[in-house]
Amino acid sequence: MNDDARSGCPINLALETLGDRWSLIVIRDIMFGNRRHYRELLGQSEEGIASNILADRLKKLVAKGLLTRTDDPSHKQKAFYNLTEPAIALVPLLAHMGAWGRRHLPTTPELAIRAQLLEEGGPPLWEDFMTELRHAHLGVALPAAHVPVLARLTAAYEAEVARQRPA
Amino acid sequence: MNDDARSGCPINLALETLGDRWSLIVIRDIMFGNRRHYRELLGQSEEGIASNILADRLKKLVAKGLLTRTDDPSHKQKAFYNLTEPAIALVPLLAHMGAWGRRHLPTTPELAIRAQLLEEGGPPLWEDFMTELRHAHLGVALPAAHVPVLARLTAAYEAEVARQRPA
DNA sequence: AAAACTGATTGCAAAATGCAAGTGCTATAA
DNA sequence: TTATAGCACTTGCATTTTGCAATCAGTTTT
Repeated sequence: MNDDARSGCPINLALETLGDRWSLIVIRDIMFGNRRHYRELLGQSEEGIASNILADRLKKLVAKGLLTRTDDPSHKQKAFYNLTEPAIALVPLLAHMGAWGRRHLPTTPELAIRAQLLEEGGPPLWEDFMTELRHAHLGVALPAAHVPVLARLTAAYEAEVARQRPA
Repeated sequence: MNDDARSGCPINLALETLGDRWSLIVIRDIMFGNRRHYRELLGQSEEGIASNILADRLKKLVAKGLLTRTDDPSHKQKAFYNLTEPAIALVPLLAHMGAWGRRHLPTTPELAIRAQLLEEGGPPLWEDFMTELRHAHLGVALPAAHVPVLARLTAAYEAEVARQRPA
């Protein structure tokens, strides 16, 4: 336990790292939206995150070991963000948070469909998703029999969006 | 979805309710520490929560339907707080958060033992715990075969405290 | 009567948030 | 070549939140 922490309780320590309005939103967007650049995260933010908050959170998440930042070869200033293993290990937490939100809060269907699929899939699906994230973000090899998770989540989202929109 | 929300995503909505430094700490203390009065929550807070923050969060959690507040017959001013079903349904989320904190952050053993037991017990233990919380906070009857969960968590905590303290 | 308890509230400074404009470098389009 | 767009921030400012510690006024206990 480091000296700045208010206690060594795991929940408290997790909240000292992630207990704010925006950090898990940033992780969500990288994880589920595959947004890897600052402009993508800023411009495509469903919640309209402020530029200074996004910059601040990205910096903090890198400092705390939840993200890594690398240069993108396509532009001298462009930064590329990857999730680390601790961030990937947040999948079950985010799945539970999504399930809880779906049940107890007034969600919209197109934004809730991914949470529904994760809840229905349960821990085996979360493990598959984490395996896929390790591949995409850490360069770990995928098993031969891997069934894509993120593509399935995204397809369900897009189908729901099309469903909500009259032709 | 109500008009103040930044989006209808379940994760976002959960974070609009609970995405701050202190709300889940308050719920944790009521849930695991069985602290049901303001002074208990304030005086026994491992993290030293500030009085105005505690008062503010209790009020907000009541307003959002996660806590109920009733008068305590022993003192005209004394308030008694109970978890609601949505708060009890946060057990898996808190269990995951604790497990994540134990694995990725520098926790102290006596404060991490409960998280360890919850992780080892998995969903069956969480269900038992939620059943017990429904009894304690909502007055729902306990099954005859119920094995106490909170008492076991507390005993493990106290054993760990005694273990860390030389005689 | 004095002290302790009750759930707050208050005064203040520091920190964080949110909006929108601005910065200086890099890449692309005209 | 010049103008425009893209890049990840940064900045100025007002508002809100946090955190510390003292205070409040009613209630109960000593």
